[in-house]
Amino acid sequence: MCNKRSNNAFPTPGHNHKQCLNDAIDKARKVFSLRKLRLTPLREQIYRQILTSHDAIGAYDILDRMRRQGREIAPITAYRILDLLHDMGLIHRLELQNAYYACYRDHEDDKNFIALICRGCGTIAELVDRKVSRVFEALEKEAGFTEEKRVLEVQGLCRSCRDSRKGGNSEKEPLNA
Amino acid sequence: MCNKRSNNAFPTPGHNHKQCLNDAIDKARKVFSLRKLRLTPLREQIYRQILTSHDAIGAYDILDRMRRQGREIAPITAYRILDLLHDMGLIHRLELQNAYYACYRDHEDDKNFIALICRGCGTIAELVDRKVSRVFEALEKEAGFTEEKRVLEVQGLCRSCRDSRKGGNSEKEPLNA
DNA sequence: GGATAATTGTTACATTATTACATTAGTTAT
DNA sequence: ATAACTAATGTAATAATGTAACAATTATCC
Repeated sequence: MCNKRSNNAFPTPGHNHKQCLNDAIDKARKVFSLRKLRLTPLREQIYRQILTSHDAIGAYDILDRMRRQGREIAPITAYRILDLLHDMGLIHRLELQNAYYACYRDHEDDKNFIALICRGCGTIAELVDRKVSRVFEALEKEAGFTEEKRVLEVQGLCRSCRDSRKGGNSEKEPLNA
Repeated sequence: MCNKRSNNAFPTPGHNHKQCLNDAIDKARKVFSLRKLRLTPLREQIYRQILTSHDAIGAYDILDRMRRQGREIAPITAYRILDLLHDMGLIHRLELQNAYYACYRDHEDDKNFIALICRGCGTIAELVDRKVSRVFEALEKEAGFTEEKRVLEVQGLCRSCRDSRKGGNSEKEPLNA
């Protein structure tokens, strides 16, 4: 997931985002430091797996990639680190896919985002809009509901996938597995 | 899930909703009929399991309940019927819980709802609001995104759980399992 | 009654996630 | 520097959720 694209937009498919990695790792180091925890080599390696994928990837995808890089870890180890990265706001989880992707925004205190998931290319875009937050707050207040966690996910086709394939699905299997 | 409560509200906890069952089954029979499919005894039994629970229940919960009622079925059988009921709009799926609950609204063509999930009592309330739909449509149009599926779920505490327990969790385990 | 589609069964397996406990590595205080 | 402490990872087993492939049965329609 790249932080060099404009806000609220899908990045150009296939673009090179190696340049974003160092920034993200630096930021992560700071966040860990603030919580007096360590960005260990293992944690960094897993975070990099997620950073270098535009798609969201699942816990067992991470195990596979680690193995290919010569390190075998147990599921629980991946989940522990994923939970930690998630708690720190460095990654987000897609409930629709049981998968994780890197959050490229600075959203310290803000969990008001919508995840747009393209089933064509797998890319995730996050939208942030105060109107959405306000409407949710108003509705919940009216219902007497105290919010603790919010999941806003939309699956569909991004512009380039729609244009290039008219809704077809030739390049890649569907993502709702 | 009971259809005798006012719209957009949590029902009184512990209320009796047996009275709603027949209406729901009648409606289901009509929906099946329209699609030239049958509401078989098995399908009806599973639908009743869901109708008679305010909580969302998982596929394997249904297997358990069926077994207690003397009928052993395989997971795939439950999933097939759940998918069918879901396609027909009779039940909804909570991605946050991998579980299903009965939809008590008449929402033929409308998938614009927000599920409020109380982690105290497990009750699900659905909110419907055109403002939300409009904002989503506008944002997606701007992003060039073609929506196919939308998940809007909020987990938290309903009024009575908040009032009676101040956020505590003594009566029941959390629902995010 | 035979063809056809709908429904359920059977078996096996794939995927996702957690529990419990042991071990190792880093940090702190003396 | 080492004992005591916390953070981090390992190990092993298993729970929970979901699907594939194909067979058998049941209803419907001509």
